[in-house]
Amino acid sequence: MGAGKGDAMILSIFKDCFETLFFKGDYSGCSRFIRLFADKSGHRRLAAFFSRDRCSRINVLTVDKEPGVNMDQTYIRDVSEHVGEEITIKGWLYNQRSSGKLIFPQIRDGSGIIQGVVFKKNVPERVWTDFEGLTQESSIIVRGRVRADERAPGGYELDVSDVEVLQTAEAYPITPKEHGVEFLMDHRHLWLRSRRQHAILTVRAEVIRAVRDYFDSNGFLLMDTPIFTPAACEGTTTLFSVDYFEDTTAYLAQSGQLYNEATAAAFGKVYCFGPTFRAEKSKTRRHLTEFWMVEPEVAYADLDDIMELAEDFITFIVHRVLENRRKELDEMERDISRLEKIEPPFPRLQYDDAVRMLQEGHEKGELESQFEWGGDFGSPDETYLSNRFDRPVMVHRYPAAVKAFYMKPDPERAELALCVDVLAPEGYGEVIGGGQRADDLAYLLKQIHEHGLPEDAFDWYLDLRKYGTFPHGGFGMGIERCMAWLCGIEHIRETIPFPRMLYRLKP
RNA sequence: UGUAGGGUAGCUCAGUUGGGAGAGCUCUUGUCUGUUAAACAAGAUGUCGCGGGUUCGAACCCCGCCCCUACAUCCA
Repeated sequence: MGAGKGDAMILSIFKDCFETLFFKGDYSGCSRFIRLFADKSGHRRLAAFFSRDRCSRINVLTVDKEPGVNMDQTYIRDVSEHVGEEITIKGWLYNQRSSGKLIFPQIRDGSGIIQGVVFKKNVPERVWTDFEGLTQESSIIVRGRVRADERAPGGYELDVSDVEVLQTAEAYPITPKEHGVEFLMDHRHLWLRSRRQHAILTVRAEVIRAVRDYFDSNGFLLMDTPIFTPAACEGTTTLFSVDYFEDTTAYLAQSGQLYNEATAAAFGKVYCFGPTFRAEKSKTRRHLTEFWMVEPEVAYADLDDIMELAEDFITFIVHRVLENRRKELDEMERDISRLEKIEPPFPRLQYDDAVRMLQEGHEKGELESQFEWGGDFGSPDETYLSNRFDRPVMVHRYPAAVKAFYMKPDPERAELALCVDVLAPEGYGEVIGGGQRADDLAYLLKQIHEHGLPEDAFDWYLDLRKYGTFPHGGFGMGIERCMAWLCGIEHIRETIPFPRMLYRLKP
C-alpha cells in the first residue's frame, strides 16, 4: 500500500470519529508521523483513540493550533473545509477584473489562489474604494465567507466583507501577459509568485522530499560531504576556486563521491545530498553552475546492484510526484501519460549496442552525425537513444577511456568500464551517472598517473584500497535535470528558485 | 570558446530603394451586477544597446565593443 493512500484512510477514520477535530496542512507522504491540530476536547479523545492501539505504528502529535500561524488566519488550500464560514486570508492581490458594480479580486497567499467577489451594494463604501484602488501584488488582509461556485476558478469563492490594505504596490513589472526570458530572469525574485513557477517549485520540494524518504527508509545513512575541497575530484572538469585564508586555495565541490566511498566503508549504505559546483563554460538548457545532486554509495554493490537501485529510485520518485503533485503537473500542462509509463524494468543497453543503434540511425537518415565506437555520446546521440524507449534507458559499459579514472574495468573486457548512465525519456538527457568503483590499489595508481592527477592529493582515497578494500558503487542524480524531465520543462533554469548560470549571478 | 539569430515605449514585437518612430498589452480616465489574460471608448509613454564612420540625411549601410538567445564542446 502506498504511503499516501494509507494516510488518506487514517484521515477519513479521524474525520468520522471526531467532530471537534480539524485538519490543516499536507500529510501526503508521511507514513509514520502525522501531526493533528485539535482543541482540548479533541486532544483528549485522540489520546483515548490511540490508547486502544488501533494505529500503533502511527506516531501522533497533537497541538492546539498550527505552529507559526495566527488562529484567525486560514490558508487558501484549506478553504474547502470552511464552506459557509467567515474566514480571514492574508496575502497579495494576484489579479483583478471588474465589471461595473462588481469586482473579482484574485487573492493568493502562497498556498493557493482564490477568487473574491465584491458587490458594491453589499460592502461599506470604504471597502469598495479600497479594492478599486488596489494594484497588482498589493499586500492585503481579506475577510469574507467561503462559498462553492462553479463559475470560480478553483471551485470556491470568497464573498468579501472587509479588507485591510497593508500596502498599495508600485506598478508591478510582471503583468499577466507575455514576457521574454531575459526580463523574467532579471525579475526572478518576483517571477516566483506566478502560477507556473509556483507549481514547478512545489514539485521540486516534493522530489527532494521523495529523495530523502527513499534513502532514509531503505537503510541509507545521510553523510554530508564537504563543499570546500582541496583539489579536483575528477580532474577534467573545471572547478570554482576560493581563497582559503592565507596562501591557500580551496575548490567548491563538484561531487561528494570520493568522500562517500570513505563513509560507505564506515557505514555500509550512505548518501549525500547538497549543492554541487561546476565551472564549465557551457550554456545550454541542461546546465547550471550550481545544482543539487544526490549521491548514494553502497558497499559490496556491483554494477547490476547499482542499476537496480537507480531503477527503483527513479520509479519511486515518479510515483510519489504522480501521487501527490498531480494538480501542479496539470497546472503546467504536463503530459502525465508519459510519466505513468515509468515502471521497472528499464531497458539496459550495452554501449556496444547503443553504438550500433546510433549507426543504424545514421544509415536511415534519422541522425545527422556518424558515430564511431570509442567516443562519448553527444547531446543529439543521447536524444536519439532516449527517443527509442518510453522509459529511462540505462546505457552501461562505456569505453574506460572516456570515463573517470575511478571506474572499475570490466573483468571480461578490460577496455570497458563498469559504469552506467541513465538517460531520461523525451530527450531530457543524462539524469544519472554512476557505476562500480575501482577497488584495486595498483590499477587506481596507474589511472591517477595516466590522467595526470597529483598522487599526493589522493593519498587518503588510496588508503581505502589499502585497509580492507571492497567492491562498491553508487551514482549521482542531478535534481534539476530530473525535475526538467518530470515537469516537461524546456530549460533547467526554471527548476531551481535562483539559478546560477554562466553569465547569470543575479538575483 | 565556436556557429547562427537578436537588442526599437514599462512588456511583447512590427518597421527595405536611407527621408515623417509605430501596433498590441501594461498604466490613467469613463461605461457595464458574473469577470475568466474580461469587453468597449478616450488618453499618456522613446538615449531605436554603446562608440565611431559613410551620407545633405542613418533604427536601416560599414567598423569596433557590450549584452541576450539557441545549438555545439563539457557534464548531472
